[in-house]
Amino acid sequence: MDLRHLRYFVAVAEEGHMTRAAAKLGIQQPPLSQQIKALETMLGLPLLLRHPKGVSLTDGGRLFLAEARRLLEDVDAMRHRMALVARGVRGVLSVGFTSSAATHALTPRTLRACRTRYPDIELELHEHNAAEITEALVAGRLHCGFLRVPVARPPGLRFDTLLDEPAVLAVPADHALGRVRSKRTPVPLKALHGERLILVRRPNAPGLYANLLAACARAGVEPVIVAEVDRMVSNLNLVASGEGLSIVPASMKGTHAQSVVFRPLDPKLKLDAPLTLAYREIDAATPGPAASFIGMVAEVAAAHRRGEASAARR
Amino acid sequence: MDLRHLRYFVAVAEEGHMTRAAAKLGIQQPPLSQQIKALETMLGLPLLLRHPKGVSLTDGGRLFLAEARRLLEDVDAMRHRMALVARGVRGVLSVGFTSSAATHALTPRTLRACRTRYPDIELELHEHNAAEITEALVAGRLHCGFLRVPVARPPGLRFDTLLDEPAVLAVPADHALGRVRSKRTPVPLKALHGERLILVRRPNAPGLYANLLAACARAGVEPVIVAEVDRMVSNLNLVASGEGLSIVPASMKGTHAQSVVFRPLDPKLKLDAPLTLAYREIDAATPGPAASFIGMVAEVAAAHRRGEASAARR
DNA sequence: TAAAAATACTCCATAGGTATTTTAT
DNA sequence: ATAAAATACCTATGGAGTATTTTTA
Repeated sequence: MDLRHLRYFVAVAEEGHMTRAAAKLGIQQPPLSQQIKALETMLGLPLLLRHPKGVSLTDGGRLFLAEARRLLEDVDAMRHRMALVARGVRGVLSVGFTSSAATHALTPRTLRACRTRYPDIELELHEHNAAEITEALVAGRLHCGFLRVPVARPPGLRFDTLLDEPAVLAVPADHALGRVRSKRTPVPLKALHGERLILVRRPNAPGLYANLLAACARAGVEPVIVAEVDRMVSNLNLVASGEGLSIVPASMKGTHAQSVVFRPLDPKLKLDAPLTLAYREIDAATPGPAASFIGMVAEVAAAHRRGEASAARR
Repeated sequence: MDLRHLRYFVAVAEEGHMTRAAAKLGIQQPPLSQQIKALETMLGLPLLLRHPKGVSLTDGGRLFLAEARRLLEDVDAMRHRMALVARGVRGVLSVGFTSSAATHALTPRTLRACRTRYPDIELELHEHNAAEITEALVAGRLHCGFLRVPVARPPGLRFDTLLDEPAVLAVPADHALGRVRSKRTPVPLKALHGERLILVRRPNAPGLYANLLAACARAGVEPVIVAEVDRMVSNLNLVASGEGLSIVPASMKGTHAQSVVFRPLDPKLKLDAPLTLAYREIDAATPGPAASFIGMVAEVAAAHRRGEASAARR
């Protein structure tokens, strides 16, 4: 049985007339008669009563008509849904983000924009560290990931910088580096020598920490690593309790404002913690929900940068 | 798009391998590749990722697989339902019955048996007079009708006598014909001369009344028609109130037992009120719910007759 | 390099077209 | 007698087969 049989039968049932139905279908009457007969043979019951001027439905034909109509409507609805997928406005999208990327206002803003603009895209959100996100993108378990500094750049993945953001030093409020006249004054790298440092556990460590440690090694500065945590938000907790210093993206300044002081680092070190969108190159090139999302993120990030720039001018 | 495309795609998705899927489908690999490609072109999005040792699904392919599976299952379910219709165990059956046929125990017993034996046959019950049932059968609005004596026998219809049953005279309890020693003694036709008679309105009149009037005319007996009612149960009400006499099927003896006396008529008159099943010849010949029902009614009626015969022997 | 899929082409089954007959009123 | 469907037969589209090339890990 083919969909053709259903379409032909529905046409005949609606016209009550083989010849007219054939014309409506754009074929001749004999092949239509043959297809209907073949359908009746397949089903094992007559669908039509043949009269001298037209046909009418048998009881079985009436039942079959309802079934056939429903089925053809289902097929059309399915094709429509798949057309939405092809246009990239429907589908399931798995998005991962690190805890530090989640603290930046741009991340939730992007997800909100996606739900508004593409209500038929179902977002599946997962919080992971940067290494897991990268691995999941390669394995195809994620479509996109929000992270800070990439830990690795496997082939086939793209890492778009959405927003440049300086890394800042987080010091306990009662620490010497925190009790200064102007907290706007950059802290030189050598000030970290011998200081207790908290960072994110190595295998998952974002590039931000790798960059800092590399800069220290070059300058002969040797901080003491006193703790390794799993998530970037955790080390602020430790800084707040006076365990040691850490560096975090500037946008995390809001948290622990009473017990933690945030100070800029030497700009020459170029210790940035940009917000990054990671995705597969092929997904950006293939029309679909992922491509729609990637394009939209770029737009929202550009609008965000313009908003920050104009706020800075004021 | 054809069901073939769906079947092929599901096979490929399940095997994850074009060549193996082709073997499973009983075709070669190239035509399968072509059909899948045609499907992707129709839908406007890639469904498969081609790898060196097999294929995997794209996001769109995963969505389409779910849709395709559901649709193919729907088609199978529909074919199964239509097979039930073809076997005559599923469908909608419109059954008409006259009020007098409904009073006979065999009618409800038959309908109950149908619901038990064919739970997927949906019965639509309609009460009409005999003329309406006959007309509705011809017009195709009814499949079967239970009635007493046919009023007309249009070509194409069959009238099966399910049960022979004598007609009896119904007289008011205080009437001369009712106050006799033995109520088992037949009433001769000439006793009706000059009597007040109640019958069912002519255009709808069952043959029972036509036969009685014809017999009277032949014998020169002239009753007086004092009332014409629409339904046979109504004339018993009038007899009970003393308006006049009437004849009814013997199985109606139970009603109005206090105020109405039932007496047999002269058996030579052959005034019978058989229970009759009416249906289209073609329905009995075409496999389907109607044919199943007609066959079942014959069985139930035969069982009923055997039951009556053995009860009479006791 | 070796597998699997894609391509190029050929073939044939069958949907569809043409001509005619049958059917039912 | 007439309109419509069925039948018979032919045509041709396109699905399937065969041989080969391309792809990619």
